[in-house]
Amino acid sequence: MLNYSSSEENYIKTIFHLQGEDGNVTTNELADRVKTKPASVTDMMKKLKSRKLVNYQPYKGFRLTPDGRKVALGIIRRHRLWEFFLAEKLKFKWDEVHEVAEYLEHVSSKKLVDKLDEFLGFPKFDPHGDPIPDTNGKMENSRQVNLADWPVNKPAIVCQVVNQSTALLELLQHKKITIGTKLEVKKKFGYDDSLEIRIQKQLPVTISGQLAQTIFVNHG
Amino acid sequence: MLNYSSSEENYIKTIFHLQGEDGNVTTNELADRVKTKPASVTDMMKKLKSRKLVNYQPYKGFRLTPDGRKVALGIIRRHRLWEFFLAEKLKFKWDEVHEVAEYLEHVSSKKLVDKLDEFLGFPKFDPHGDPIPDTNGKMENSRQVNLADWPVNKPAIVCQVVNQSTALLELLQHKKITIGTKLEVKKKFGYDDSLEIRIQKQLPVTISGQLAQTIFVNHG
DNA sequence: AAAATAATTTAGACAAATCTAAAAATTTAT
DNA sequence: ATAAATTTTTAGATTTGTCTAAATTATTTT
Repeated sequence: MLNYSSSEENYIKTIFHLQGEDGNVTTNELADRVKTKPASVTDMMKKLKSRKLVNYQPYKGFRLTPDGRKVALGIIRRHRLWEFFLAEKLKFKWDEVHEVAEYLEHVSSKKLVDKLDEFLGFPKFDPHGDPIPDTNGKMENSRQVNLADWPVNKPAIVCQVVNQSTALLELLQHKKITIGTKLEVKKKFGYDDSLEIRIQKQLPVTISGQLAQTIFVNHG
Repeated sequence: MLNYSSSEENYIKTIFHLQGEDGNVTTNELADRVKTKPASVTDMMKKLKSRKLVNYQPYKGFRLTPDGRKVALGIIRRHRLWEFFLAEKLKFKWDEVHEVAEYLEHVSSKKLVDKLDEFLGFPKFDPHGDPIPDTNGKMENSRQVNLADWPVNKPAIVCQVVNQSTALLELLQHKKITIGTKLEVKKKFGYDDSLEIRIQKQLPVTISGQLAQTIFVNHG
């Protein structure tokens, strides 16, 4: 696998996140996300097309090629492994890991990344609950369902929390909810969308609809 | 502290290593070390001078300013901490850590570095035995004496091994010598410069003068 | 001390990644 | 279906770090 500049990697990674299952990415969208101007995006797309990492027809938007997808998964793997390392080993808070991982992800030594993975015990999810691709780019497709949409009495494992504000973090800590917490929704109150949940064998607690919307779970 | 590009950092770091206690660094010397051309060095020196990191008079060579020295110590701190991490935690071999650390050293988040330091237990020496600067740039001045010059019957701790070839590594492993090994020189043979040493309470072993010259020790 | 040699700097160019302003293509609205 | 608005691309400049070739300064030799 060849080596790409930090800048190229940022574009590739961002295209991966923006293009869903299908659907093309547009110039303005991407310019917004990588914090640059549309003209710069066009320039970069020409380059990435010439490297056969994106399919790109002027004015038509773009998608990653299979090769581009592989590169993207490699970058995402590095990013999420470093996030895991920062949170788990260096005791960074959830809302602090992303920024630093943005830099570490561009150190692309395969040996480093694979040894880091091993050192961390081959984690499947990063501290936000996003799945971590393995060496071959495979990862949990992790049907992560919003806790607000989770059915009653079905075992769940917390695997992701979006929007890591300090206030949210505090609340989660108080409710004893963290990545990996096993719980069940016991009751749903339509009036204010609040939920009653039970964490393992403990007494049920109530959480607000707003809080529930920040929590994603897997079937546990 | 401001942020510097990887390229600037490589120059700063290299000047630090080349300028001893006194003495100026010359353009050719530096060009050699950073693997570039003398003209490029001149360009960079103008820039670093304008940032007040080096003292530089055309044709006269250059030295780091006190500010430049601080920056250099920060880079060296990061480099050596990552080397320690790679060797200690990820089980890289001694001769593999340097290359990867060359990339990691440019990730300059202070929080990251200080937390890494803490995670590693505030190590004083990197895997090659070079002292690691602390947050304030202070480090062991580590009177590292060549084992060939060490007096007989004085306790020593191995703290550095230079020139990490695979062959050397193999030999050291066989003799059970590694960073931290406690030993004493029992006899010196002037004829071929070989030494008889005793590692802790074990039986004395003989090592060649050539090998002894690659080993540096502290008083233990 | 002048000539030869070596080291360093200047001048001008180039590639990567970005930008602004203007032009072209596409989409939306009438 | 044309006009208006939006999106995207092109053209030309800028910055950083590099290069080659030529000019300049310093050092060494004779």
